[in-house]
Amino acid sequence: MKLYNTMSRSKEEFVPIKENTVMMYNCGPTVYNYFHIGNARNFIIFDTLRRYLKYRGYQVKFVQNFTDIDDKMINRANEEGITIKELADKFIAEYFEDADKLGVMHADVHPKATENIGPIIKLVKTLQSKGYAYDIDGDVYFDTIAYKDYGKLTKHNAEELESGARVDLDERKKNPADFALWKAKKPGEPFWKSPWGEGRPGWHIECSAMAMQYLGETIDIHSGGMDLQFPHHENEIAQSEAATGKPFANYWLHNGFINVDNRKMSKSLGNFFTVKDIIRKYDYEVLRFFILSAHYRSPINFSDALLESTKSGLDRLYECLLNLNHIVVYSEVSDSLEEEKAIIETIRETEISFVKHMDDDLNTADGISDLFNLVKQINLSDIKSKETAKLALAQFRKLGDVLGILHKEIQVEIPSEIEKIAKERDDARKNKDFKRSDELRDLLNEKGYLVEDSKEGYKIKIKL
RNA sequence: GGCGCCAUCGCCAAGUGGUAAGGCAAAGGUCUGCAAAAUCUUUACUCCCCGGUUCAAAUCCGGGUGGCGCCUCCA
Repeated sequence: MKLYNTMSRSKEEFVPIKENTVMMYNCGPTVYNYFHIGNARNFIIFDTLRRYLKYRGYQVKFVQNFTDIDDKMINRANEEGITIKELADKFIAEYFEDADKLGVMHADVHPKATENIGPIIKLVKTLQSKGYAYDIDGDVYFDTIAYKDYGKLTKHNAEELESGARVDLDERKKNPADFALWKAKKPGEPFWKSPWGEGRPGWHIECSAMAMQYLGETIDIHSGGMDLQFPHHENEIAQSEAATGKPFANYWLHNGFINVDNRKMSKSLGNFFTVKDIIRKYDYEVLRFFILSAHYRSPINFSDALLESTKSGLDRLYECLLNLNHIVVYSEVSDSLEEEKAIIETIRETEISFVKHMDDDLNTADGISDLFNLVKQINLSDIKSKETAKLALAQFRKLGDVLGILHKEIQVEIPSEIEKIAKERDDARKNKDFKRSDELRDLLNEKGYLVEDSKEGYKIKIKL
C-alpha cells in the first residue's frame, strides 16, 4: 500500500522493516481532561490504519502513550486539589471508556511517562555523553546546533528559528531552538532523582524513550496530529537519531484537524467539543463514520448538520443489513439462485475495489463509497436466497470491521410476543381496522421494533 | 518573515493526464389505508479566475484571487 510520508512530502510504497510485521507508535493524549473530537480523529484514523494493516495480513505492534506528567497535568491537579496520579487515573479510565465505544482498539502497550523515567534518564545521559545535550542548574537542554539534521521533517533551521520570535527566550540556552530534555524541580512539583538533581522529564523525550523501549530504535510508522510535526516530532527525531545514529521512524504520518466554522478547533479559541459533548445527541458510531468519511489528511469541518447527514448515510447502510437479515431469517430459498450470480460477483468485486482504495493512502472516503455502491446494487437485485444474503452480510461485516463500523447486532431472534403483535396488527389491517393496527404499530415501536408493509407482506425490524 | 495545505453540484466529499465516484438534501415515481418507513429515477458538457504545455487537464506548469494551518500548550 501507499502511505503519505511527511518526511518526503509524498506518497511512498509502504515496506516494513521486518516482513509481515509493522511497528507503530501513535502520540497519545495528555490525560488531564476528557478527550475532544480532534483527539478522537487521531485515535480513529490510526486505529483504522492498524485494522487495515491487520486485514492485509501484517502483524501489527501498536504502542500509544499516555502523557501523565507535564505542566498541564500539574496545573490541573492543583486546581482540582488532587494528586497527579489521581488525575491521570481518572482520565485514563475515561479515555478507555470513550475509545472503546468509538471502536478504537486498545494498543498492545499504553506506556506512561511516569513509569518510564529510567529509560528517559538513560536516553538523556546518552545524548549528553555524545555532546548533543548540556545541563544548566539542573535543567538539561538538547543542543539543536550540534545536531546538524535538526529541522529535517518540517524544513526548519535551528539558527533561523529565532526570527520567528515566538520561541521561548531563555538566556541560558545556547540557541533559542534548544528544548528541555529534563527540567529541574520547582517547588510543589513532582520529581524524580536524576544525575542532574531532582526533576522531571521534558515533553518530547518521553515519546522517544518509550518508542525505543517498546518497539526498537527504528520503527515503521510514527503518527500524530498535524500540529505535532513541529516542534514535537521534529524534536523526537533530533533526540532519537542523535542518540542512536539510526532513523527513528521510516514513515511519519499526520492527520488533519477538525475545524469548527472553518477555524481550527482549539483550546485557546474555546470552540472545542469533547466526545462526551457529542454523544449526548449522536451515537459514537456516527462520530466514527463522520471522521472516516473524509480523507485523513484533509481538514474537516464539524457541525450538527454534518453529523445529521452522516447519521442518515449510516442508517442507509444499516437498513440494507436489516433487509439482508430479513432474507436470511425468513426466506424459504436456501441456496443461491442462478440469477443471483451477478450480485454475487458484485459482492466479491466490492472487496477488490475497497482494497484498491484503502491501499491508496488509506482512502476511507472511497472505501465507504464502495459500501454504498454495494447497497445500491443489492437494493436493485432482489436477492431471494439465504446463502446470497449471508454472503452480502458477511462482506459488509468484514469491510465494516476494517473501518470499525457496522458492529451493531442485527441478527436478533424476534420474540414470539412481538411476532404475535405484528400478526395481530396485520389482521387488523386486513379487516380495515386501521385505528387498532396503528395502535399496535405504536406498541411495537415502544418495544423497539418497526414494522413495514411491503408487497411480500409485513416485515419486522429491530430498531437500531 | 520561514514552512505548508486547500478551492469540485444547495451541503459534505472522492478523483492528480484520458473525458466528473459516493453520501445528505431536493424533485418526481413505486409501494401503502395512511406512511412517519422502504425503494427507484433525476439532479455538475463542468471542477475559483487568467494564461501555458499536451492529441487530451479538475488533474501538469506560470500568474492571480480567496480560505486555512504550523512556527506558542493544543490531535
